[in-house]
Amino acid sequence: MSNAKVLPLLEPADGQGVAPCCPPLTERPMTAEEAETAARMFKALGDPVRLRLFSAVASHEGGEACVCDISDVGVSQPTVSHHLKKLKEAGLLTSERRGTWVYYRVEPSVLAAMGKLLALPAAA
Amino acid sequence: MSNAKVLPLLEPADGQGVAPCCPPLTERPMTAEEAETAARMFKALGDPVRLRLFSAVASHEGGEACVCDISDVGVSQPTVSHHLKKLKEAGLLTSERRGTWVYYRVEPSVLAAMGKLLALPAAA
DNA sequence: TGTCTATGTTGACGTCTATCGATACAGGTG
DNA sequence: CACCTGTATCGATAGACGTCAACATAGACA
Repeated sequence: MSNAKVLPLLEPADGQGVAPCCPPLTERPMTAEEAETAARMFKALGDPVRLRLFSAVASHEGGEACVCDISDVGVSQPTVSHHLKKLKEAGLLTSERRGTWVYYRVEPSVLAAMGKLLALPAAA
Repeated sequence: MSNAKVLPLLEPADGQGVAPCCPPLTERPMTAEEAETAARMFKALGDPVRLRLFSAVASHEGGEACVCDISDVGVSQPTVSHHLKKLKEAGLLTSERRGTWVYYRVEPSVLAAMGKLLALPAAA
């Protein structure tokens, strides 16, 4: 396994590319299931170390980075690995081994889905 | 105290209305301080119960709701109160007592700031 | 094959957190 | 004033989480 079990944040898509898991937070009260799903994404970004790791990958050229490029966040190597795994399980990152190094890249559609969740209703 | 100590998510504002705490995640790697601040917001939405409470307030007419309107999320009353407090501490909600009831309302500028954090670089 | 580097996994430990019942506080009503 | 309702706080408890050192695994290279 590698990218095997990831959160089903995006439906099979209705023809477009980005199908958010849930309607905007301001549209209607979320159901328990929707909240469960969406909370997993927010929770994944709710740790400073993970947020820095994610930002490092997201801002790296090509939207992808080797672990060696981003692991300077002040915690041990196992901890970095642990957090990257969490981000992967949340569906925010995918990973791929290429020779000696492992590269992580952002899942842009998931990022977009989260953005939509926070969308304001026109001019709030 | 009531709305006393809230996160400084928004600078005093440079004349506009919405000054996000940090640049978009994809712009450059976040600093430790930026990550600390932003992670608090995400963490606040990283719990299913809080997410439902927040969504209930945000989607309620006028962007404001009495606790009695939204407290049907399957947990006890003290737990609801606890989560609303957390959301307030994160700067996502403000509260005001009007007679018998306490009303919570969303802080639209903070919501916008979070949305900007997740903004994609043009057409990703 | 053996060894070196890069990354992931395991197990343990301390801290944080979600939850509850009991209780306190605030405001309305009588 | 006493009493009732709505909301917040307190204290306790169980479970989740972040972190590390030790170890395991994967690939490169000699």
